[in-house]
Amino acid sequence: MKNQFVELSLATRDGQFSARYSEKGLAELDFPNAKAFVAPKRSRGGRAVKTYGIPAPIRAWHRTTKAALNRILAGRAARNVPPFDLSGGTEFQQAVWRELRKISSGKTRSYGDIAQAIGKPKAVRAVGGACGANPIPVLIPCHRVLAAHRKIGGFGGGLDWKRRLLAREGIPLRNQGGL
DNA sequence: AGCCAGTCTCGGA
DNA sequence: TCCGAGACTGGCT
Repeated sequence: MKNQFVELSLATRDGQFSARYSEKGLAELDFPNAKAFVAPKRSRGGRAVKTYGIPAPIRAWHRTTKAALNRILAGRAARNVPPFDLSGGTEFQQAVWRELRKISSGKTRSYGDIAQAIGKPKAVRAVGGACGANPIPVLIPCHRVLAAHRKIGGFGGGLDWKRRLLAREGIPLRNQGGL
């Protein structure tokens, strides 16, 4: 069965991320401390496999992923990204994720902007849901989506990560509570 | 600043 | 199939 995922770790200055690849490309990326490595998620019925005998294309994608991730963590734009396998998402979610990829480093959009861009101006709240379901955070820059008036909004990986990523890209935030 | 209704998607019962 | 819960917004108090 080709429904397997290759899971590889990614050491960065911010800890060990973990990436999962299908035969089509990078399918998921997890922040450090996600329990992924202890008990791999069986997403989409796929089966996590050990890192033995990894196909050459996946090794190449992984190198690309690593370089891209490290650049973004340093607040710079990624030069190249691996192919993404977003087939696990609904049409709506994929439309949102496609739109997120258009936000360049150092820029931000609001949930309302994204909703409008995909032709569903009133689906602002649903856009938030799709952002939260983003399987490849950082590379698909969900952290660059803010609520109206530059409020931080939320973040699946934890707000600290969102603030950190934004700060490194030089994006100012409006004060909110304990900041 | 806080509360509330409107709006749209998604996943579980 | 129905229903409740969201990483939202804009308006009102």
